[in-house]
Amino acid sequence: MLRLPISEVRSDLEKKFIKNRITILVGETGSGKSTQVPQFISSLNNGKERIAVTQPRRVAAINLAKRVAEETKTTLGQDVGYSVRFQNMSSPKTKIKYLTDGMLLRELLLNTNLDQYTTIILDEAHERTIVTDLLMGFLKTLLRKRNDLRLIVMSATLDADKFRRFFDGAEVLYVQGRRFPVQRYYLSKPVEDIVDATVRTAIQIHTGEPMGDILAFLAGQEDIDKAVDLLNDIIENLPKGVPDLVALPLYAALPQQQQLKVFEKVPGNKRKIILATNIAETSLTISGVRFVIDGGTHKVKIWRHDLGLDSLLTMPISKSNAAQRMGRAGREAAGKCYRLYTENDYHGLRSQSEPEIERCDVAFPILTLKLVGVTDILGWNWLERPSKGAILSALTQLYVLKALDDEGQITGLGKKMAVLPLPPHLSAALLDAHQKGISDPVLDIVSCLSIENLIMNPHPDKRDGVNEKRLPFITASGGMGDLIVLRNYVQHYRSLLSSEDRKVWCKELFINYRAMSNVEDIRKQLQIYLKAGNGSRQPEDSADQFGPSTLNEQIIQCFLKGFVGNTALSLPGRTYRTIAGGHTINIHPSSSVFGKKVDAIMYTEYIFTTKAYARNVSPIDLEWLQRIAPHFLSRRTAANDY
DNA sequence: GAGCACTGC
Repeated sequence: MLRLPISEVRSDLEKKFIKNRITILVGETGSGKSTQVPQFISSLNNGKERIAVTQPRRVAAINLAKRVAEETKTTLGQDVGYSVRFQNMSSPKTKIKYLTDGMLLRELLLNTNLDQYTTIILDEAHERTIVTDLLMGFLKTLLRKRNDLRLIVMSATLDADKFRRFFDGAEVLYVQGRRFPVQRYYLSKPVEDIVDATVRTAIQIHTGEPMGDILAFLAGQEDIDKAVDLLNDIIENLPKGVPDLVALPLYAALPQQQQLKVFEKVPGNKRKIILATNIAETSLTISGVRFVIDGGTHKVKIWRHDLGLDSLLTMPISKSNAAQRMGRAGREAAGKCYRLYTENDYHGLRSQSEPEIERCDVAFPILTLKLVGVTDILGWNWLERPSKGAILSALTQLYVLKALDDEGQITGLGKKMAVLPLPPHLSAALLDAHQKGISDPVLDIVSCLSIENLIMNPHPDKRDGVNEKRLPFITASGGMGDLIVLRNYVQHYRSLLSSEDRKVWCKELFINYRAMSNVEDIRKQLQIYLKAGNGSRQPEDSADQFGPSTLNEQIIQCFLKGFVGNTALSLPGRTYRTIAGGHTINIHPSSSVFGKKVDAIMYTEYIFTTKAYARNVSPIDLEWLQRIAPHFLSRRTAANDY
């Protein structure tokens, strides 16, 4: 296998590109493939090429477009541009367009031939996001239909063979990365307490190694906060003559302001140690890091389709994760990587992490396939086919939501659901609300549910104060549950007119201000899609239909249309029993319904961490359930008789 | 009486 720098690969790539319809390019980080390859292709064919380059993340798409526009000395948005959700910096004349993979999928749904492009480049294919996997399947078919279309799949080293086999033996090119050497160290025997081992290794580096920042990977917030506290105790008592050390946490749920601290230079003769989740593995790059401590684990969300349950578990990383983490020490100079596991354990790791499509709910991918007319779901071009059980469970969910009919064909409602940028359950709730003329409040709630880390967990010291500030909004919900509380937050936020007032209020309630402004963007977009797909409805036609129900009750009933499967009945004590599976479930203590006794609940999330928890909980009337989903209740009752 | 990784339309 010959590896050359990108400039030397150029003529070879161009030859292969002209000769073959599909090329696979394997390049390590720092090879420049993401910026150079599109420019090489663009220079061919008298500049007539129209190139789409996909990225799994928004920032990457935007930054790459900016860099290539600079390199080609063109104005961003003209020859070189980008397109991500809420931001389009491209024109019909754009020759090189960087977009998120989700954006290309959306374009594909509107124009299944992708006629606007002559070349598609799928970058970071090794990350195996659900959307990249789907695109590969669609493109394999499209290449047979459009013989003027070309595809380049770009990936990191380890799994090129998988892509080569999928694309019937396409040729593979290798590009050398530009990286500094990183010295690896393993433990001689395994440790029990990973937090303690991380702290000890950090201090050892700090007292024994030249300057340069340290990046330590731990699985989650809890371990990270613990490590930061331990380090702070030690730092206070550092002997004289040892330079100062600053410990900083980094995870996605941390307020933006605190996240930004890891990028700031610390004044004086100080060393930074950043304790991070896998957010620092691919999403964020911190300069100045010379030392990496790899705890060897990460948290993985796994969907149990047999239980309808997500579990979030700490698992060993893969070799590919370990390589990526190690590489973070060698971006600017030679570095060192301390793996807090034995060399033997390393050899026991799997080479790649399980692709997303194998461990997530596939209701959304399958609805997408149905929308473009795929009838044989099991026999489709899956790069990795989900298990039959997972597919069957997704089909059942879609049937219960009335997105599919008895024959498994997509319904009119299913088509509307598939084009909304929401998971199918939320689409179902929103479309029901629209039909009833009460989309406004449901839009508020659905938008909140589409955003991660909106309502944050305050540090235990500040918890009581924050809860006190939140209390009026919970009281105002009249015991109707968390969805109504969310709406109360949005309404209050919107009633504040200046952004300064909004910021202050968010800070008091420990609500993420940036996420909240995102909620407003999403709401606007959903409203546009709703009107385009369904015509506008007037609220007044809802009055008769609902008789004496209050608006809040009507809102919950809309959600029940999407979440009939997420309901549970009261058991003695604090627990509930799920109607669908008969499993024991607890209300999460962060819920406004926690500690209250109600007959039945509906929840939008069912997740196992230390216990099985229901999150975003609303009390429901059993009568609503009987009216909305009699078939669901009777089917379950019958099944429970066996 | 918890405390949850990361993305994306």
